[in-house]
Amino acid sequence: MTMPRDDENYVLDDQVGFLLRLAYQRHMAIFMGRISGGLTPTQFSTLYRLREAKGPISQNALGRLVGMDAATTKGVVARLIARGLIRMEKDEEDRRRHILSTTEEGRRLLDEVMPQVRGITEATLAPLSPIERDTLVQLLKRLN
Amino acid sequence: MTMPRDDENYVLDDQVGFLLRLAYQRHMAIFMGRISGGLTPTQFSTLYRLREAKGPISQNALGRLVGMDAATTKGVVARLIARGLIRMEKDEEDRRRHILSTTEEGRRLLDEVMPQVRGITEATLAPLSPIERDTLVQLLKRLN
DNA sequence: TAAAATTCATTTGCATACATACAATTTTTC
DNA sequence: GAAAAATTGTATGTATGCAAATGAATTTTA
Repeated sequence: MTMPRDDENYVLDDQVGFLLRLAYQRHMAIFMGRISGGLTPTQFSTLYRLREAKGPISQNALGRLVGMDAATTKGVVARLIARGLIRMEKDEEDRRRHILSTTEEGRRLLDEVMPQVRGITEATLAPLSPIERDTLVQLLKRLN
Repeated sequence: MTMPRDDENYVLDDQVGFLLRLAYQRHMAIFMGRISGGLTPTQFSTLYRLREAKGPISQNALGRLVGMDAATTKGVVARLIARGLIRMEKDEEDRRRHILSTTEEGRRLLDEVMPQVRGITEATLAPLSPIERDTLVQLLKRLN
């Protein structure tokens, strides 16, 4: 007599985690194929949020708005600075902080890229009907 | 007269790509917090698929079953071998191939981990009702 | 005010994930 | 049967992501 394995009813292809990974991979492929300027999804989100913030904002605070931890944020910010899309200054009020802002070049790229980004969302959701798209977005928001 | 920016109606928090990234991050955090043996989601999927395959299977073929490209698969397989969870032999039929199989240790860990993995899916979907969970899974499957 | 806790940023190490290029080997095609 | 095409695995470089440790500066608390 051997114990039956605990695999009954377990179908990997039906697991949210597995599906989320594949869905995000597909979205990334669509994103990188349609965006100009070589922005990654994370870099776009970071740049967008920074312009959206309008006022001065620290590196870590910006990272939180995008859902990145401090270590990840550091790398993303460094690459955006290296491309001349954002700028960093020291905060004299709080000398731990690095204040970030978009550059003219960064805002120009953002303007150029917005229509593409809309198309990317469209393409990602293409397999679904309008109602289904809305349902998926609402459910994903509830998940976070 | 300046051109109005193309930001009307664009809300980053409503974009599938952004939400998919956050949802998968949350899932990974839940996964790593509940799994024993330090398996990552990808490593678990790979190990699970390999046992599921039963017959001999090449490295690249296994990677495709899990949704990884060849380069990623190489790293995942190397780490699973290093932990003694899977084994690699040369295929004499096709000398390009590396045939993979699970070890006793790998199957033992898989058995140990299955109940935890069920709990992880539960925890990830916790904010949703049973019907909503099913809807989300179905929509994600359609997206791939 | 001094000590403790918190916050901000950095660094290191590890683990996906993709693009690209490459060598070795099979398979297909002519 | 030889050339062309495809497949398998490897290597390198880039980009998220997290954990954990560190140092510097600020805020809270005793």
